[in-house]
Amino acid sequence: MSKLPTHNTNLRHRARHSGSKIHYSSPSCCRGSLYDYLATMKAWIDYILQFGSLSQEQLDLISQKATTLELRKDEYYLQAGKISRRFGFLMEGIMRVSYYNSKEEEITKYFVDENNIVVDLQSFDNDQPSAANVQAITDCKLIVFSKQGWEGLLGTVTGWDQLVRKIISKALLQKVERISPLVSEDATTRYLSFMEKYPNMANRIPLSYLASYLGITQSSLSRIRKNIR
Amino acid sequence: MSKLPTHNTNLRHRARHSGSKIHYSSPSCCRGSLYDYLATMKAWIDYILQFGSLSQEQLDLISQKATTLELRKDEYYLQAGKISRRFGFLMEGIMRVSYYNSKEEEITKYFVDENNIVVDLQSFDNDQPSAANVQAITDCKLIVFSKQGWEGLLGTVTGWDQLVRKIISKALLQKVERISPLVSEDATTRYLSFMEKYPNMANRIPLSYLASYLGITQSSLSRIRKNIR
DNA sequence: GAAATCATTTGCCAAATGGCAAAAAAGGGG
DNA sequence: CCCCTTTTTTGCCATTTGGCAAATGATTTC
Repeated sequence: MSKLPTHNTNLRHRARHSGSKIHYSSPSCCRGSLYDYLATMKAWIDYILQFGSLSQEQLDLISQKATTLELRKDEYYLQAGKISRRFGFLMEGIMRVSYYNSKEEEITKYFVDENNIVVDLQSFDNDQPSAANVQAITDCKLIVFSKQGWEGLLGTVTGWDQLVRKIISKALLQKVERISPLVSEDATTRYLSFMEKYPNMANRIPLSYLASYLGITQSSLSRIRKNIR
Repeated sequence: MSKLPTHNTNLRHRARHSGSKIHYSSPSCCRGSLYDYLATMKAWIDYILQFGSLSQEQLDLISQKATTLELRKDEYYLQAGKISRRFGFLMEGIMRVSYYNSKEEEITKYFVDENNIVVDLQSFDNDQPSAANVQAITDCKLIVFSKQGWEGLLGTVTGWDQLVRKIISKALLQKVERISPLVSEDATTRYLSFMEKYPNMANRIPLSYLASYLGITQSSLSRIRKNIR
């Protein structure tokens, strides 16, 4: 549908696990570390607490499995064909998930913004090669769990499985709800409702990515913007 | 996008829980009942066994919570605005899930075919009114669990939560994978790949429903079909 | 099996979107 | 501040899709 101009898609995966920046220890520890912990993990903790209540001990167990990861604009978090054994949570920035359609055009499947999970479940759950790329559109900060660490929580945190089920089903339902109107609404409506629902993403996403997400070419999107003015 | 002709959409919900047709008892029971059990539940049992192994006792516990439900063509299984506390599994037939877009056109969000679950998770999990209609396109046979029965299994079947997580995440991932190409491919490609992937649905779905699923009008779909011939 | 109803196709023309290339605008680095 | 690169807009025209209404085909009902 849309042919995209080449972007500065640096495929070298310069990202590295930037050594855990979590200096948190148990509550008995000194105050400074607790502050760091709260600062680093607060959004994540708030996020999971939506889905069920957890004791401080359980939150500790979970946090101890987390590492942080920083990506610079245009860096890839995951490349199609590779198996991803990481479960991520996006603290800052915007990422996009893309794949290649039948015309070899790179299509933006969806965007991920702050305080949402970033994971290729097909790959993570079944150790299958990913069908999609995941790329930072802006500089990003994530919290990342290894598959081992994530699954280890099954044994140590009671109700973890139920919590994970809720997290995942909310995230996947959200994807379906976001994509569905892209099929049934006209292009102008699609653009306007994107701007309305995600105003803070709008300014940070290159139009070429947005156009492919909306299912139109970049020039069509540009013309739509003109007509609206 | 597409304006649909009016269908014979009988809104009276003639469907009724047709009194459990499951005559199954524990394996120590007479042979006839066991046959009934196998015949009625086999597809369902096979389905859940994909996601983890279960003992005969666990399968019994699960089966005892199931009822069967038959719907005739055009009957509604769920109507938008109502809260759905049922978890279904489609044994025979095809259903469609639809909603109203911003132009009040009824859009087919997706089809459900044999051996797949039928549930509005948003409604089921959170007791919220459903945003979608679910309607039988052909005569249908389902297995249905009440929310109470379904959740009761949490206490009696070890690992039930994990199994449910896998069932749900597979079903939701499938939805996303099916919808995504509807945004990125041209209409002819969308139609052709639908025919290729779901040949046995093709003959059983009215074109108007298929057109709205594909994001085009019925007349456009008709013209596309003509061009292919 | 004739009438009525429903589903699909088609004609005609308008509107929306695509393809390509060039121009304009915006941004980044020295 | 200027040059270079990237991003966005625009012009021109072809192609696709939509809207509407009528015609055709299929199915049901009595």
